[in-house]
Amino acid sequence: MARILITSAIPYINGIKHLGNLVGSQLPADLFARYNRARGHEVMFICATDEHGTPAELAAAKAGQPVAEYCAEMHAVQAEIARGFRLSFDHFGRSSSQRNHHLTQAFAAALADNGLIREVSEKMIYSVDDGRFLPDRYVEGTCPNCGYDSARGDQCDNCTKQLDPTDLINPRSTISGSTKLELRETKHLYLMQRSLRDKLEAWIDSKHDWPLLTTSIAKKWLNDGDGLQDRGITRDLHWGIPVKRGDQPWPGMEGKVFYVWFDAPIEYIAATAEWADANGLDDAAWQRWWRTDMGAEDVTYYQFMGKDNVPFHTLSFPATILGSGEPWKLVDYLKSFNYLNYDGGQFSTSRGRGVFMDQALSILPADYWRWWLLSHAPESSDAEFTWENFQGSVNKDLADVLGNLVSRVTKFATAKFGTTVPAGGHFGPMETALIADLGARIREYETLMQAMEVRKAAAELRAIWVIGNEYLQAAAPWTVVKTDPEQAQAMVRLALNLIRVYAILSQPFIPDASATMMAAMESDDWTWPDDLPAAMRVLEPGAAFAVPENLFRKITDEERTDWQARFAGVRT
RNA sequence: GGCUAGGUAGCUCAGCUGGUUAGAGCACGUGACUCAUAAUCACGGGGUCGGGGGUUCGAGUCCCCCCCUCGCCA
Repeated sequence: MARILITSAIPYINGIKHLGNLVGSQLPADLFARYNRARGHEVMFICATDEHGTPAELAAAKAGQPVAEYCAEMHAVQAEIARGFRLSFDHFGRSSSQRNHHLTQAFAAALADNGLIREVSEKMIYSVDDGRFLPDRYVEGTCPNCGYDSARGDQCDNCTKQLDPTDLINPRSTISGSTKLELRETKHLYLMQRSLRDKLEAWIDSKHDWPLLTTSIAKKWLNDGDGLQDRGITRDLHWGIPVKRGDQPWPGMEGKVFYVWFDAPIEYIAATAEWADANGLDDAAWQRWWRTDMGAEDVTYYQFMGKDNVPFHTLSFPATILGSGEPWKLVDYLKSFNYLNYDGGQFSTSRGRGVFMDQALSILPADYWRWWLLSHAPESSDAEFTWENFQGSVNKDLADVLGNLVSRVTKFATAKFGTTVPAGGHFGPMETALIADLGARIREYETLMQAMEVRKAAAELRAIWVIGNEYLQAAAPWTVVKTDPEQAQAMVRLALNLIRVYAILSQPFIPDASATMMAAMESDDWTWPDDLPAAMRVLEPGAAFAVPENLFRKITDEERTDWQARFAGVRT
């Protein structure tokens, strides 16, 4: 039994995520977590909300709420939706937790003790009316280059020229519109990543099995231009983790908070501590997942994320870990995803284009989305969601291939032999061949799942469903029953057992349907079929079973066109 | 402008270090079957692998140039 630590990139607190966000991190992480649990491994699956930073402050202000209250509410909303998608987090934490406060402050102290923090004085834009310093992109004005009147302080959207906020003509705050802006001197802490560059490179170089996408992004940041740059880890904001050196004040840093990208990945660790707290466990319970001096040396750590998150997970967070000099667990394998496009364009949170997680669940149950998203996961390149494809996949794969299989078997069995597993006959050559074929396919499925080849694993699972139909078609118990009812009973017995095994194999992808299948077989034996011939005899003659409702319904053409129109435009 | 990844059947995608007539699923056509959610199973048609050069006995698969998407960076 292995110990497996899995983290999904933590979604930002501001608003509900779309399906592209879901399939890029949380959903494949859940698939992997469920699979490893099913194989009997000890799994810790962690996610959280990323709650700090200016966007959260602004969203709260817009909602007319204190930011802490807003975050608490949105966390509850996201947690509920995650449950709706059956995301099986062991804990869904919050980066604003006290655990994260303390850990982040402790990391900063360790980095400072190791001489890896320096103070930098710089002039930044201060908005008098807003009573706050403004991040570059919250300053707008006229572009000195092209004259565009809504250029942002970091870049002009019209001519794409890189700007400094001080370059802008007639600058104003995008928060209030105020033009009472001035340059003020402020002091910030910088993490001296340059000093850690060689250590980081050696670590990256030791990862030979990582995808090219991952390592090439990391190498780029390490080597491009002047190489890896030191990074500011504090901000002049109110909402965030107060800058402290451990539990001591940090002179000159009063009223400042840590930068959101500094504290967010630390939340992976903090959320595990939150898990221990929530379950009444002591510190050792979470430390054995994260501290290699406290039991984590046999843990394998997998991270899941979209490609935009890769630099932070290959460089910034490891710099924090390595720089601390403490024995924290570093990631062993990093699975990154490309983007999911929506109907010929991009998903857009700001424009409300595409399907958002709450809307998806209001249309169809989780399994439908899980199946489509996972079987089309954007692994090797960006992928494309279209309603036609979604309808086709759901109707064919789920309703016709799997759902109908369960239906035809249970209904035929009930009609001919009643609602108990029939006892007659013995498994013959056809049944033996099916079991051999199925066994080989299960081994292949395991290989693909372990390798996190999500799409290929889905295709293999589908092929596993198909051989059930092939067998039935060839065996034709509805014909055999007329001349050799004993043999037909053996066929039905095999088919019923097949349903139970399919429930186990399918559970990582479609947990609800799997539960329905298992319940219909009136079993709760979820043991992975390492010994398939034995697994195909678990449902014994005389055992009761039921005919379940149809596992999946079909998406009609009317629904498809209706949804297509509904999600094309602006979210209301 | 630099960099990454792509551009393969109508659609969504596989094709590791170059090697028999380029694959899968869907869609389409024909047949079989009738237990089942007009389901299933079998067979079949369909691609000069973005364009142009080159290396090689042989290239979708390597090299060069160009075009087009997506993203990251500056």
